[in-house]
Amino acid sequence: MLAANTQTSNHVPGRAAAVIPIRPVQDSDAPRHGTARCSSCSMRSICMPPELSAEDLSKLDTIICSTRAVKRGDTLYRAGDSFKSIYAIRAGSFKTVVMHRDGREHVTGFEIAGETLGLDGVCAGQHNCDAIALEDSVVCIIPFAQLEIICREVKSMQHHIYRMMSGEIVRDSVQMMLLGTMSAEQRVATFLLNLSRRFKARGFSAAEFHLRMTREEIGCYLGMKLETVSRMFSKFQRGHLVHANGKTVRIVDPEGLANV
Amino acid sequence: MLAANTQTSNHVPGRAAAVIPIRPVQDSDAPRHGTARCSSCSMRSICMPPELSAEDLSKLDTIICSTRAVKRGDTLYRAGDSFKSIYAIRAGSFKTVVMHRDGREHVTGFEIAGETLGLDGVCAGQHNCDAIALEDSVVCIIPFAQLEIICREVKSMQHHIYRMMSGEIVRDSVQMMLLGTMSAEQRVATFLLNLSRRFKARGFSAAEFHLRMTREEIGCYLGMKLETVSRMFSKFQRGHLVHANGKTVRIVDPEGLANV
DNA sequence: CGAGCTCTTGAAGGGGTTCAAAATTAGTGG
DNA sequence: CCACTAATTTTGAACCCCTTCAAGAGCTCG
Repeated sequence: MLAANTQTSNHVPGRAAAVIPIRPVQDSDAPRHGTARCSSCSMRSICMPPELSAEDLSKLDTIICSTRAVKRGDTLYRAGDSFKSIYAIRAGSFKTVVMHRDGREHVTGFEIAGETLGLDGVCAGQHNCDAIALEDSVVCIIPFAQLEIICREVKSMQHHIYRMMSGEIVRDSVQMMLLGTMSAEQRVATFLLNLSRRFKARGFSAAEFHLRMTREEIGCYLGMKLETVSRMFSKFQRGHLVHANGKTVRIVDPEGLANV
Repeated sequence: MLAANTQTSNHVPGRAAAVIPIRPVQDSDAPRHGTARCSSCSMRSICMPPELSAEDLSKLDTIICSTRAVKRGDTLYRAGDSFKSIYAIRAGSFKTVVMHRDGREHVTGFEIAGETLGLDGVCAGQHNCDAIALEDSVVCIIPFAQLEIICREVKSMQHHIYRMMSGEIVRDSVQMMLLGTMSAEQRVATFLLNLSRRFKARGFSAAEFHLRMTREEIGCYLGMKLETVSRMFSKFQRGHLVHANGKTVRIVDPEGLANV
């Protein structure tokens, strides 16, 4: 058995046995892992502005000094947790889930390496959703109060944070359009092409990749039932647009997929 | 006849006659109207942080020095327009519309007095949606580059902008949940209660108000057809939850509406 | 290997759409 | 101020896409 929960001990002992999932205030941002260095990080070109000087980078290194490992299925943070940091995904992937008071869940996004998590928490000082690892993952912890200080000193960092947040707003509006106007077939096609594009931007294959989420999670993200997701995969397979074998997906005809 | 288009001349002459709606780069933020003053504005408590000093306010007054009137149906900005400013709605209301390449439209939001427009443009340096006035409206023009300078000097302003953007992200995730998981009936109920809450926060009646948008625009916002919106209004009327007479709405039973 | 998820596929049912037409409201010009 | 036209809203009826329910196959991980 793996040494679970040594690094991801944001679950208080005994929590799993509690009937009602209380959300205790946690000191979950204590360093859990080795040192992180933006100045030598391979993800920097993806998650930081390009025009930083060596001096700017060393400022960053003084605040982003720790990472945290999150095991598959564990939460990085939960809705209601007090907001202190944002997180850059160094390896792995996550889903973010909002829950309605009646228990209904909705997946608001899937995030992969090089993307950030937690900006929703700035508004109310507490997180608005659960962030759950889809596989064993590692994040860089970026204390937001200290980031704000750097942003007052380094203009390009300031602008970068504004752009990151604005980018999230733009992506959300695209997703609202998808949920509001597209057929199930178009939603799944758009989803696959979007993942493909993001993998490609990180140097992975745009054509073939491994889905880390279940059909149910995809459905919950796209506003449909898991059976419908499965039917659309099968339909694309019959139409020679996509070859899907369980969680391994190969996009055969991207043009065709974009035109469904 | 009113002196139309003297203040809202962001449409280049002859544009209406063009077959293809070209989007020219516009100098649309030249002052169009009298002077604005945050220091004496009645909306300040809604759109600015509360803890600003007199000195901070005078800094704001130096950059927010002009307003712009937008007539009903005219655009404040269009998707593709280069991004220079954000806008605080001083009076009136707007809808924001994103368009898919196939011509499909989706209304991403309705904004009323005290709310802001344009933050989606920071990301790519150009606006991502059209902002269209639902009635004759007035906005304060806030040049973003100058706002960034103030945010490096005034900590509370910096944090305020981060919170505004984060708030938009949170609202978007609520809307995605609505579009992804709720029935038509629940969507319309949620929409009415949301409007009610926002009117109340501005000192208007929470129970009775006037809708500035059509059933079609509501449907386009909520991911359903205008006929369905109309049927839900009728259903609420029969259930004595809402009294709707055209665009005048009176919420009779807010509790009941919240529990549909 | 085997228990429990996950995925696929079929068949029936329902919520929302589509099409159509009438009623009401808003806007315009005489 | 009223008549007239266009736009918006309401309501009905038929249809369809997606959901629901069910069962079996496949995969994964301890």
